[in-house]
Amino acid sequence: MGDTTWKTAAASTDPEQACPIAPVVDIVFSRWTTPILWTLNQHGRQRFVELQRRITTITPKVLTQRLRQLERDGLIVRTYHPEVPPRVEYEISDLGRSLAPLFAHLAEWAAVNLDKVDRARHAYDNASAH
Amino acid sequence: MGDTTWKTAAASTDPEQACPIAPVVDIVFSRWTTPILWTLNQHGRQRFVELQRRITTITPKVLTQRLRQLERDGLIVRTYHPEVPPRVEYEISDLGRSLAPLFAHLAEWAAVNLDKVDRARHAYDNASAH
DNA sequence: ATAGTCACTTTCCTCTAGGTACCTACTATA
DNA sequence: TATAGTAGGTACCTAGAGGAAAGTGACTAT
Repeated sequence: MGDTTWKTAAASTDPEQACPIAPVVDIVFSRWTTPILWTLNQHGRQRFVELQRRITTITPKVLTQRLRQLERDGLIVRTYHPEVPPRVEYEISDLGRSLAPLFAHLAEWAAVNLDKVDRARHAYDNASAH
Repeated sequence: MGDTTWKTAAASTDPEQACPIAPVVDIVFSRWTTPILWTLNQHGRQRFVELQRRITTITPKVLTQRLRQLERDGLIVRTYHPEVPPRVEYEISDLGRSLAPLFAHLAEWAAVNLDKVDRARHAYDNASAH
């Protein structure tokens, strides 16, 4: 009767209904945003080509797209120098830097547990093979 | 799921060249895996329909797919009871539970910084409108 | 005159996660 | 008789992320 444990929230598009971290996942964790944020945090201010050289498999189109998105979300800062050849520098913002401990936490989890996931996969595959 | 795309998924493409946490992102953070893990960690052992009711917008097909993937990765445990309406229970594994502090960390970041992202977006949109 | 640099942009294409809708076997209940 | 509940499976389709390759503009070095 007196319980209020249901969801009265707006019925927009929401996998986050039940999960408060879903929006963060959307903003920070995708195939390319995470590596970009990581290298920017690790190696400081960098130019477009430097990012391209470090994240070897990204294409220029996608790199531009992700950088724009991260800039719009306030996680990185873009500085354009109207020189000849043009020079653009990207650096992590204060907001972006606030993710650093989180990333460290994640890296630690990866170091400890990634092989467990691998073993679980092999066990599952072997079990379902028979 | 009838495909075999997951068998050789080990050394395909690698954005993780420069980023040690990319594999974790791939395993844990997607549109549906995160909410599933979250509610399983929050509300304990649950049946298929309970999960469906909590994560209101997920379809049964996708729920099955993500649950299978999480089971294969060793993050959740599936228990099948061959009764007469069939009963299946899902619970988080020890490996999955080891993500809990990380999720808490993420939730805290979200609570503090999500509105900053929102403001950054509005600022960006207003600036580029002119 | 040609080639190269930089930071993209554009066009076209593929691939896959996810969505829609319907189906299964079995039984308890109305 | 007919409906509902359970845990999915199957077939088909769409949207969006991402990949490949070429082009652009303004200049410089050879």
